[in-house]
Amino acid sequence: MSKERPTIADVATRAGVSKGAVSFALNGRPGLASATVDRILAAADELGWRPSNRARSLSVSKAFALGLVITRDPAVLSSDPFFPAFIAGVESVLAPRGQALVLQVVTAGEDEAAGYRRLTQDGRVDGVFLSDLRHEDPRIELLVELGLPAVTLNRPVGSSPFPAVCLDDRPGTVAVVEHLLQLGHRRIAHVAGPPAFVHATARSQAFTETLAAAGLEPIAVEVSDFTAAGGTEATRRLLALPEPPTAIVYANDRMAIAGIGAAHQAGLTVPDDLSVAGFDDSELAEFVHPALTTVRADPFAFGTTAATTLIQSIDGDGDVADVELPPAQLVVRGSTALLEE
Amino acid sequence: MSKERPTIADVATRAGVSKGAVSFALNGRPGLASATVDRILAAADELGWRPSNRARSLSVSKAFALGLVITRDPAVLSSDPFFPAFIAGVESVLAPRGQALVLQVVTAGEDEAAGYRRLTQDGRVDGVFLSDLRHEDPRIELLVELGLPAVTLNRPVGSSPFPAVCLDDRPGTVAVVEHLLQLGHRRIAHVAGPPAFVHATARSQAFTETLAAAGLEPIAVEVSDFTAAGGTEATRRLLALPEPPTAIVYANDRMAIAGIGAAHQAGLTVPDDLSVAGFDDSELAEFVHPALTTVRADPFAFGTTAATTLIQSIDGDGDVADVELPPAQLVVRGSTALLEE
DNA sequence: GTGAGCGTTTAAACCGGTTTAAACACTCAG
DNA sequence: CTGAGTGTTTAAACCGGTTTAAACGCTCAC
Repeated sequence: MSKERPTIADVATRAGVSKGAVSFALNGRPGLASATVDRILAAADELGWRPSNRARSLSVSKAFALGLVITRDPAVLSSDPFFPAFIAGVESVLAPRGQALVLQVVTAGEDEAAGYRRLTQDGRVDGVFLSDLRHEDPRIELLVELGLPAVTLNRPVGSSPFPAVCLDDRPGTVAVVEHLLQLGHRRIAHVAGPPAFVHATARSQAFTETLAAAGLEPIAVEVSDFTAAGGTEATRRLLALPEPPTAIVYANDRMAIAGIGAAHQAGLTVPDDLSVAGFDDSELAEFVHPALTTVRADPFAFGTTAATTLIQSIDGDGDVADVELPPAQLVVRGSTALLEE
Repeated sequence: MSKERPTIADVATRAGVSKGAVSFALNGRPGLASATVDRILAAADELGWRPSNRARSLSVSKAFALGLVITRDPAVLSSDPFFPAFIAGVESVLAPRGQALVLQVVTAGEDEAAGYRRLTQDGRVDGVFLSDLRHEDPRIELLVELGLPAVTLNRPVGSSPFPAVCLDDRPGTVAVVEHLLQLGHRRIAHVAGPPAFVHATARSQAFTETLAAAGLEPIAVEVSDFTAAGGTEATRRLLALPEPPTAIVYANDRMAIAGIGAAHQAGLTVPDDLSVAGFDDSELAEFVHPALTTVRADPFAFGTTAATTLIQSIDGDGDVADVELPPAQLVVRGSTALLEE
């Protein structure tokens, strides 16, 4: 059988050198005559040899893989537009470098720390992405304890030893609110995400502050959970207010689309009776009726940046600087309109 | 530092036996006195020893991981409700077994075979899930050539050496069509997915056959691509027909939701002027307006079943039987209504 | 002619498990 | 008392790389 994969010993024999020499040649270590290096590389090429990841993993104690732990329940995760694009971005960096992405889904309510512990103890990954960052996120301390390198997606509130890749959600939210103000709206409500999340509070804060800058106060802020069901509930409560809002800013598209549905069900027309804005610019945003005014970020770029940053932080010697991504942009569509008096 | 992880040698020393004995005890191999086994396990426990995945990987030539290659472009992938839930299902099986899931995203248009080659040559996985199965799927031959075990999601048309985990899409589609017929619809159109995919053609065929059984022919079948943009386009074409349909059956929810949007934009009311049905029961289906009549499958169960089947096929000696999952169920909501004459 | 110095190469240990063949201890039959 | 047989244990090879310390061959100065 020529089915057997060649090993470093085969290459060594063929090139007439020792295993060590082959290893040196492959890794570009100095100390080998360049003629020898050429001979070794040629031999490796002829045999079609590629070093075994497993053997390398064992001897250098690296996994050559990064990990992503997603802590959500499947239903919620199911239609999140962020992760697939983020993952695609990560992959686009890892693939050419021969690294892999290990995914771990922890069902909400289970022990999330166990997920990271397992990933570490099994030696599956050299570092992880910390997504859905929370205030006082306990995972930061956990990872320090585990000695696992990480990159945080968005900047944690406390101090953190890990580099952060940030995409400021505030300019987008500010733009949404200013857009609504320009359209004449004054009674504006907000449907927020769970306040535990950094990105959720960033959006709510920007919302409130922008209104305040215009001398206004929010009609109401409903705290919800980023799900369609939650968006529906929150919208119903808002529309049942004695003085209902003329515009609602949602912290994501799913809640916003569900909100449009709830408004229609309540007999209102969007945008004539109620303006609605979302956040994410998910695929459906453009194609629902009316098309959703929203804020567009670039999760793919988020993925590529986070991956390169994490790799730097693992390989590099010194500290890696935080990276600030270009902020999300307002996308105006049909779901927001001039306030009709 | 007690920071160092204990190795099998530490356990052996502590239990007063050889490395080999510890290995035997751990793997439940016969030939060791039960008293010795107890002593060894106790020592392992006291030291908190867990065998190194990397070392095991190297010596037994297994990765203890399964792979999923997703071949879609990020935008399309972005709001697919199937994968996240499927992956969660897979994880729920892998995690307790100490296995991991390696993800690989191949951007559409790139060399998809390279993705599988890389996963194999790097020895990252012991088997893969073959999703989005196509007719005459070239990946089957590729995997045979690579010698990589696999499980196909849905049954391939040609013969395949791999076990298949199937979820019959036809009963659900049949139920949708019969539902529409009962409501009095006779001019029914279909927006199909790309005919290259097995699940897309299964749905179209069931659609056509059910109509035929009622002595009818489809008004039109638009071939689309499962995206919201595609759904919008197809819907516009259908509504522009000289005799437009009174009901449209879409091959997935995204196209259906986009279709509702397109209908509204064309001045039609759903379901009064047009009934619409989807497929998937994605999260938003229940919360758009009108709520979408659709077909509900169980992608989480799909994941658990596929994972157990693949593991069996890898570990097991004999051939593994195909598994048939319970078919998807019709969910009737507000987007379909009695035909008003 | 000897040895210091340098560039090149190698043998061998190592990573942490698994596995095989041999050694060991013990009982029991001949 | 010997030797076969059984059950238990171990030493050592192995997986396929990396890494370290030592050896080698050579030039050159003293």
